[in-house]
Amino acid sequence: MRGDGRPPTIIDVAARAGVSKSMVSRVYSGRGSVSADTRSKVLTAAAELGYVRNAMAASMSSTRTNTLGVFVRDASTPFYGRLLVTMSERAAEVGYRVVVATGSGTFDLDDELRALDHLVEMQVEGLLVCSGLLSSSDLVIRAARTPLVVAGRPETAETVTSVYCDEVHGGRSLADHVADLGHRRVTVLQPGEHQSLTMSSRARAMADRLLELGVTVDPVRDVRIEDVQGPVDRLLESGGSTAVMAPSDRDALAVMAALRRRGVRVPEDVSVSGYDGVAPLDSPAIGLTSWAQPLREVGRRAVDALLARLDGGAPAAQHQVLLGTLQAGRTVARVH
Amino acid sequence: MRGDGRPPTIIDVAARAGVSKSMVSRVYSGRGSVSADTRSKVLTAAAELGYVRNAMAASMSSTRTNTLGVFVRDASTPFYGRLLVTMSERAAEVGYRVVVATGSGTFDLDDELRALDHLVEMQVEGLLVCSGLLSSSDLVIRAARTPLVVAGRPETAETVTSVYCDEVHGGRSLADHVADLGHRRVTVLQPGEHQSLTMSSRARAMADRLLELGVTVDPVRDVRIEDVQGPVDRLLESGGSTAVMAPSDRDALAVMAALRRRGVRVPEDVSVSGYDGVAPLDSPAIGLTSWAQPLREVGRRAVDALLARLDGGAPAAQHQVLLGTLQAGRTVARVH
DNA sequence: CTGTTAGCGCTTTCAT
DNA sequence: ATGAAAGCGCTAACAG
Repeated sequence: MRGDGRPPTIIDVAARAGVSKSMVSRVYSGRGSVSADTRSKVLTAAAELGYVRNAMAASMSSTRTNTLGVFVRDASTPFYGRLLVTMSERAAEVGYRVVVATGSGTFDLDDELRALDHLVEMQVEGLLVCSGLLSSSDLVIRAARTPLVVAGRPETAETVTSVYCDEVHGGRSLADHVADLGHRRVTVLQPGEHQSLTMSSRARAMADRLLELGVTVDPVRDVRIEDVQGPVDRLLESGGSTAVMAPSDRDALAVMAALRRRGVRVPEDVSVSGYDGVAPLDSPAIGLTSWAQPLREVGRRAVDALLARLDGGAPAAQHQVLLGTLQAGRTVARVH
Repeated sequence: MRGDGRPPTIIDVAARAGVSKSMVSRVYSGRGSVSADTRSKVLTAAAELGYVRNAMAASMSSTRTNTLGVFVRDASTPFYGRLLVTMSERAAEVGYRVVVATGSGTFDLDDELRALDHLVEMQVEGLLVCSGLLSSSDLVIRAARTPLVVAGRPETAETVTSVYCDEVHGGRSLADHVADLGHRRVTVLQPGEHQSLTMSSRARAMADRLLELGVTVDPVRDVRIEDVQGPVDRLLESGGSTAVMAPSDRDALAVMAALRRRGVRVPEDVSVSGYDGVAPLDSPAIGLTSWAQPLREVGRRAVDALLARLDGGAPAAQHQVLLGTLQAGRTVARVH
């Protein structure tokens, strides 16, 4: 500490070590050459003073921050949480720091954009965006300034690199599974695009595939997870569907809860399927029939794609599409 | 952009708007007064140039970053994810930015300390730490330099402020519930302190309380969630316990999965209880008997406690203990 | 309300 | 291998 109580700077360390501040800088940045003697004098002085490097000042003058910005829509959900952690790990492996911005269910579009801009203001060298809400055009604008990779959701804009799971393949495959087990009339929960781009497209794929297979579809549009009891009640009254396909595991659980409240057994009376296959809802104790997304792979690849743009000049934007796998559980049963 | 391709600065904006760079600074920082005319000239020039404020430079000269650092052990788990999001929301409400560092199951102690130090180097004004792993003494050292609040786990050090749930109360209450339902012999999964401070103390509280009530306890120490099948098998062979108390909901699910693999029904044959009560495992569709921690309250209060230390000088370190509530589900049944 | 002048703490040439 | 000096982009007094 200096007399004034503010934290010590390299100047203080230099004075105490009896060297110039340049030497202190070299010791901490690892650039240039420093004699063993000087190095140890600096380190001792720093330790005695309790010196901590000021990362902002450092990156200000070097104009490099060595930092990646990650934005996830809602880190409290297993899906985004997993993505966030995988990305952090990968970034750490390759020597980058990460600053994270996360919203929550309560964040609206403007809030998300503001959070994204904060990240840019913090001089992150690249941006990893995970949100089913942000529109493509909003991203294109920011991608022009900062290298940006979208992860976990389909992205069509040419200039934006992305890594995501094939929602159509997943939705169709899961629909195949349900149809294979003999269901001839199925309720499909279909969120709107404004709620989630990924969920709406996978749900549409489910419905489309079922129709192709000659299965009758009872679509329920724009349901919010809190209001799932109503549609479920109606389903039971009309009494047609033998299965409900939900656009996520969380929604599937909500449906199961609503069914149980009405005394309906799963899967004996009605089958239910989910989507995501992420811990902890993938537990065999629950046995949810679902579609597992390879989130770890998505996270890793997204980081790697971003680094490729950073290090190796500017490779053209690319779109990596990954496939998931069927998680056949106990909640979708064969119809007799 | 300037000729050299680097992003524009306030100087470029000032030149284009025909004012001094101070005016640009004032417009963006909101300090000092600016005429409507100047403001609009600046804003137009900035927009034309695609100017983005450099937050690092700004906080360098103001020596205020307006940023809080949050460290969570593993954001991919609902527990820490929820805490992280609540804190972010609260910080945003009160006008602070947040930079997050998260590890994962693979982070060891050194990794966590390094991540924590990164946050300090980034000049966060305060630190919110959520980890059952970091030792008290490691935190005390850092708390001397940066205001620090520990959230979500008991903290005894006098100099560190903390907000957490009463693990002993929770563990005992849950044990009461199990005993009330007639269980006279119970298996308790007890992780070691090195695995998690919170889980080990709540599990010990469960066991202690059961013993007080004259219930026979079969303790299983230091189990890792991956190896839960062994203890479960042994329990079934000895055939004594009518219930298993797990130290977390996730562990409870693992136990249920292991039981199911052996063809044992829950709760008809064996009862199982968890701990945490956090979404999505709190779904009525699962019906897990658990102890719900008021995580949102913990997160909010932790932020507020930190702000109190920041704004209002240096109030003495305080420890806020919150109580949870019993989540009576269907996985613990009455014994006849 | 506006411009001028110093820095914030660190990294870099460029000398030595 | 080391030091001196010139900024990085912005804010903060201080004068007008």
